[in-house]
Amino acid sequence: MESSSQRSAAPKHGGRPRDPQIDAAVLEATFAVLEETGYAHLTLEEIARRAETTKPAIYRRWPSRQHLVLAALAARLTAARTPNTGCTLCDLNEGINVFIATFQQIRPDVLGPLLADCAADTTLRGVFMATLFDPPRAAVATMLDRAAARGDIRFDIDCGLILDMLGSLVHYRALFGHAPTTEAEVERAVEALMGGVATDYPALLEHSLRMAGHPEAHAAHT
Amino acid sequence: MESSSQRSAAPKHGGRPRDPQIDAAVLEATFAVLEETGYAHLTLEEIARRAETTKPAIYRRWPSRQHLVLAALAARLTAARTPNTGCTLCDLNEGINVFIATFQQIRPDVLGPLLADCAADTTLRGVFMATLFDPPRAAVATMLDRAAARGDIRFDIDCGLILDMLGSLVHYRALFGHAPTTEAEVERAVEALMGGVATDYPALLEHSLRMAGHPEAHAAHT
Amino acid sequence: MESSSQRSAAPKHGGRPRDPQIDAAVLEATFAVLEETGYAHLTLEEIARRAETTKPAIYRRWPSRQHLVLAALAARLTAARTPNTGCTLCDLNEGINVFIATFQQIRPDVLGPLLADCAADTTLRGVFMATLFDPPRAAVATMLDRAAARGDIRFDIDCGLILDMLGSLVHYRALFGHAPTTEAEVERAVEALMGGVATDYPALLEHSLRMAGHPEAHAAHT
Amino acid sequence: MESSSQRSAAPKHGGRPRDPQIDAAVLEATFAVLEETGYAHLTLEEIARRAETTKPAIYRRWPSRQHLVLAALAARLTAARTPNTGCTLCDLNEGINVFIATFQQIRPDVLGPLLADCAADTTLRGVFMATLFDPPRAAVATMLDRAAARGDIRFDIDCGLILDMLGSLVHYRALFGHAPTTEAEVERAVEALMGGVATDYPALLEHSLRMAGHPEAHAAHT
DNA sequence: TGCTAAGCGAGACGGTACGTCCCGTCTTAAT
DNA sequence: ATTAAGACGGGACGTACCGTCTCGCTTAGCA
Repeated sequence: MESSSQRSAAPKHGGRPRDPQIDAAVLEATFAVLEETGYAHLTLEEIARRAETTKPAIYRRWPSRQHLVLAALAARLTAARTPNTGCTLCDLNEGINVFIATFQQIRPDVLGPLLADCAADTTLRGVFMATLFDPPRAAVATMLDRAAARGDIRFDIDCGLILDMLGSLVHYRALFGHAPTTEAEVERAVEALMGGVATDYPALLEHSLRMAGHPEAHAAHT
Repeated sequence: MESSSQRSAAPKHGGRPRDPQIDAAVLEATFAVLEETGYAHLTLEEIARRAETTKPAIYRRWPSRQHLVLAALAARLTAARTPNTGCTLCDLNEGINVFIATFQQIRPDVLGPLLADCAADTTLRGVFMATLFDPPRAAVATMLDRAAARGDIRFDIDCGLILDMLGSLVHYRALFGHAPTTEAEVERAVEALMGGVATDYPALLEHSLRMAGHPEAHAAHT
Repeated sequence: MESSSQRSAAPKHGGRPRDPQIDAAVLEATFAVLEETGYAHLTLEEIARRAETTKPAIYRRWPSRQHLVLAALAARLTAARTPNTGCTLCDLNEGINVFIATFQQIRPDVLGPLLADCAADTTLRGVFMATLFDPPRAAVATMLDRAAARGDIRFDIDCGLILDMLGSLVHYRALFGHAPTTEAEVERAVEALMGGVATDYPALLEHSLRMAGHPEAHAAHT
Repeated sequence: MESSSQRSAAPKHGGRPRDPQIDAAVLEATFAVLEETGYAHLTLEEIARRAETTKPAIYRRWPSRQHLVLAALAARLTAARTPNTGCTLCDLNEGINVFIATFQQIRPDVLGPLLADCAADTTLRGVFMATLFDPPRAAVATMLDRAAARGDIRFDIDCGLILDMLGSLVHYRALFGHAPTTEAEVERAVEALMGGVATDYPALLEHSLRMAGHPEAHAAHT
């Protein structure tokens, strides 16, 4: 939520206020170092050097390197949008592409170790989930729920599983970094899945093709 | 392939042979430390101490900590089997369960950083792929190819994408460690996917149910 | 001058103060290891182990093993006294015995390598000279100057050469470690030298013998 | 005596003969490395590299690095001469100059550590004494004995002490490396000492001055 | 308005683990 | 039998970086 910090306890009596320029400089430096040297060789001393500040100033703001990295990533991520055009296939395709775009902003060798560090730190894990994991996932979940409400998905299907199968594909590519998942592949993946779980896949497909002729409809979001 | 080392060039004049007990002791110690303290706090000095040897002896065998970890994991993994019962659904279900079992032998906070480190080291990536990634994936790929040859999968479907969608689900669970993927979930995932890509899914399902009455058939592998 | 360190420039902003217990513990451990295993097998790791600290803490205080050894020796050496009884021969004899005593506190196999290392490090050499070499030498030089001022030494004699001839004898024994130079030998060496350079050696000798009856006079120092 | 090795046990049965070129190449390489990098940073691997051979080949010939260094030094030292002109002062002056020349061929930072290592290795010490220490010292001792036999030195004087006082001066300069001891300084040192121990120093001096007019006499040696 | 104390930038600290150099020894193949 | 050659097991090195502590200055709110 907040741009910088985990601290919440209200200071009783004033004291010197925190310099907000340092927050910004540190986040920027962190992102720059991440881009250049990756997560493994990330050094707080280097970050402090670039941000022209000191390690304690950083530790005062974020409880660990992991939290700092997470904050630096979050500060750069574009907010996930939730397309809502009424066309299930269109929404899913675009939604997943946005999902993918989110994670393509992060170097693949950053996500892995960060994720691993979450296993040892419950707090960090919570922040990670709330910051990086849930938002794009929630967007897709919303779209699936809408599709189910519309009756486009069979009643006996567990939407959570579908969600995971789509989400996992994204993470898979982000983590293994094989190659950027193309829009065409996303389309085929959605097709394959929906072919198995839709109540009437041919109808969805036809609807989607009709929509393609009216691209202005794609601007609708929620 | 080999249990210990990267060396392959034929030495001209021999020299003192490597003590194989050290190879074994180091791999064992590495695995033990991984289990106890995880990847992040893995220390070569601790491994050397446990294996009752020294750091140079380790560096002589593996070019980096990552290679060592990979070797230690590989030494413990059970070989992937490729079920071949003629029943597409049965094979896929069992194949994916074996796939999952493979990665459940590895702590989730080990796979992530290891994977991330692969991004920066092409050689390591090659070893990782050849050791951990490809074998179980190849098993599933084989099963999909057989199904396609049998005509169970539509001709216009890219088996590679199906493979990735199944594989990604496994990795997703292994990496994020949400929860162990149950056999029932695997079954539903296969059902959802095959429902979209099979030429005649109901027939496959019926076949599979008939097979369930003859469990001895499941022993057939390739 | 200072017991521990080379730092002199006034720090702008302080920082955490150095733990003086570590200084003491390291010096003590260094001296102990020197006594037990000699200079050649002196190990910073062993010193750190004994002092219950770490190598970086040592390197922060002394720029090299040599400086550390020098500091450890200096911390144990008794200050050189400068006898001043008015009796040239008595003073010289006692002065040189003190000189010798200084270097007998140091293992012969420590001085040699330390000295040798000075050749490659100007700073170290300066510290060595100021710490071990000059003080006892200055004491003898003072005595020779007094003798010359009294007219006990011929005007055409270079006191520096006499000083070196006496000093060299001491170092010679200290370095080669033949045998401890006895007081009788010192006396004969002084006799031989002064016989050649004194204006009136027999008078000096007679004076010295008269003094021998009044040992309380020997307490006079400067 | 022998150019290469300490080994004495005669090989019972033939076997492959030792390559004498390696002996020479190693000694030469050792001397070169000594000159360039000093004793402290002397590395057997570097020597082996330069001599285009291997470490075991070196260890087969010399039992330790110290022995090797000693052999390398000995191979380069010029033999000490013993002047015998009948002129005590002349002989001493020249003898000591030769003494000095011997040690000026050795870097000051080589002698010290080598000497120190002798303390821990009796065999090495013996070789050191027999190779470097005794020969020039014996030359001066011979000259002093001749002088005593001639009656030039007082009967109550311990020639050993005089010898040590002259020798120590040389070592002192060689080890501390203040400055090269000049011939003039040697002359004054001899003058100071002999002034105290000669039976009739003025006569010796006069004799020496007369000899100076007949330089050809200086060619006489024993 | 002045005092006081919390919070700040800054820098050095004690300490862990690193990756490497070099040691002295052992094994193999050739002579 | 003994060599030349090369790799080995291992000890210690000097360094990078960690996370923490102490300092002196700054600033807000209470008196």
